[in-house]
Amino acid sequence: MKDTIRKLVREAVETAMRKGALPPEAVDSFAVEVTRAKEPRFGDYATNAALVLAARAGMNPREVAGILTDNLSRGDVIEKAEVAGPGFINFFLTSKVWRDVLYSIHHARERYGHADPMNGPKVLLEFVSANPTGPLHVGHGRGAAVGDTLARLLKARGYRVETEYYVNDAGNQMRILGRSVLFRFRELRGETISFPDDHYRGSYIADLASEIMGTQLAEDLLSMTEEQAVDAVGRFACRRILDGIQNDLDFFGVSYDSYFSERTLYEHDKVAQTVEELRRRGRAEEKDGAIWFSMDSAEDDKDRVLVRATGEPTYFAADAAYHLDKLGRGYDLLIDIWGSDHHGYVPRVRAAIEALGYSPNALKVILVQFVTLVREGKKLSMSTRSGEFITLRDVLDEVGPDAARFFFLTKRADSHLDFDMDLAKKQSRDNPVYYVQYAHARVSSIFRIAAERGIDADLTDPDITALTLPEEQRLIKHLADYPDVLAEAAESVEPHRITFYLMDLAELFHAYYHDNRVLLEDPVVKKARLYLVEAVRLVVANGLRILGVAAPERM
RNA sequence: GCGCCCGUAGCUCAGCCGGAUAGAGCAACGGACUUCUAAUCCGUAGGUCACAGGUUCGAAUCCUGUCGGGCGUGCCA
Repeated sequence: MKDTIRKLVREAVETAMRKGALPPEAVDSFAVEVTRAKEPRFGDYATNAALVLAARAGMNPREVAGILTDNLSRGDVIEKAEVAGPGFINFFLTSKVWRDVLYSIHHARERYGHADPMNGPKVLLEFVSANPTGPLHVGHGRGAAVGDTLARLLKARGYRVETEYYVNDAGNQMRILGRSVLFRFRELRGETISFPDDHYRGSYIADLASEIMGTQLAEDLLSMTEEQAVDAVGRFACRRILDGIQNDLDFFGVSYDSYFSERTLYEHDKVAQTVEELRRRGRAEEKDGAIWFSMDSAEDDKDRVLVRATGEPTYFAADAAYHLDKLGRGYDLLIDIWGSDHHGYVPRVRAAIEALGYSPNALKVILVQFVTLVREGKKLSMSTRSGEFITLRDVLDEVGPDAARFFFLTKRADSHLDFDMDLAKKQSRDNPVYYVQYAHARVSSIFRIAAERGIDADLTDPDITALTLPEEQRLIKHLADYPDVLAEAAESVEPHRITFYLMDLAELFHAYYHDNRVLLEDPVVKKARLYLVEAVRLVVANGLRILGVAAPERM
């Protein structure tokens, strides 16, 4: 809708310019901004175009606004355009526009608000990518909800999206994992071990160790060197933990197009090649026995080690190789979703990408802030040191995937999230998940009751002019916003906007439902109202589908 | 020390690519169920947008500084 109006404003600007009413240089590169009107008396939409243009044209804003409205082609879209305040132009749209909104929702259904399929940019969206050294925690869950939703949102808007999970199954931490399990295994066999502080202490480590007991692997370990044993146990543990992670993600409703193993980067010599490429481009050099990536001071504050003096590449080197590999696969854009504790890492990776000959803008990083679990009003401490923490699975088992997903998306990604366990389980207004789902269930219920009672619920040729109530108009106008919300959420990569939109829609619907009956005697009003509430149901279902949350027909 | 993010109602948060009178939910208080689900609705109250400057016709929004919170600043990942 905003696009339509934007176009009309732009045309008005061009027309006025051609007539000489506006100086041409004023409007060269000018983005028309259209917003939803805040209040009914300001119409339906507004633009600040005249205010912006006035400064450049050296004219009075209200005068510019007048010129624009004079040159505006109203067509069958705009009923009235008036200049208001300091120079806003307020647009009142025709009733035909609002009628068409309902028609197009019923026509497009689950594709309402979606863009023409698959002609947008090719995007690789990487998210979660938790190390396979332990179960997923709640923060990973938030990243998963944001990533998975974003994937569907971008697809809905025509981006060609693929999702990937980067598995850090190489290097030092795999050795630590292997040793952690191996030590527990030896303890089980009666040896006394002094367990190192920096090793993984969670109970799942001991579980893995006891799983090894009595297997072929247990026997094979006896004849291996220490290094071989650590490697073998590490691979076993990694496999098992990754299985667990995939299981949890599956339960959460999250799936990937691909998993990418860090180990394969080494097996195919990609890390060394990347370091070599950086050397060739003069961006890496040896110093103190190590190989350093030389940073432009504009990019980051210091040089970073790529290959340690021991000859072992750093995580950074592997990550540079990984991003090079991703870019080499022909994507227009890489989106990475990271925990915000990695934010210092962004300039580094971006600099590496640029040094390897790609635009630094080819990488967009979304930083997801931490989640604090709250129960009975108290924050639950997340002790990572002991390895005993509340896992994503624990939360999913307690509140269910729908509530968890929705809650993870009730805040902007970069803001701290307090996850209230009690609230997530509550079945009332306080709980936004139920509130939105209930709107869907209520509409479904109307049609169910109609069917049960033999009431005619046919929707052909509704007379929408029968929807005369102000709250009906408000509902329709909110439904009209949905495509703009999706477009803006996709463009700004902010999936939480959908959540907020749905809560607003549910609120409007519940109030309408409360005050007005749909299944009336009057066949014309009844049909029109059925047509309206079904449109509400379709949009709620549409939005929940993008969030990956169920839209139940009864609750 | 330096860098990044944050500071909006008692609480949890929207709004932040400058625009018209700063919004919502919860909690508090007061109301509404013979109706298609009360898992709902209606009303009241609640604010120096951390603070101080600056830019602008106009600042919660942009810039600078101060204070407070989080994170980062490894030849860790």
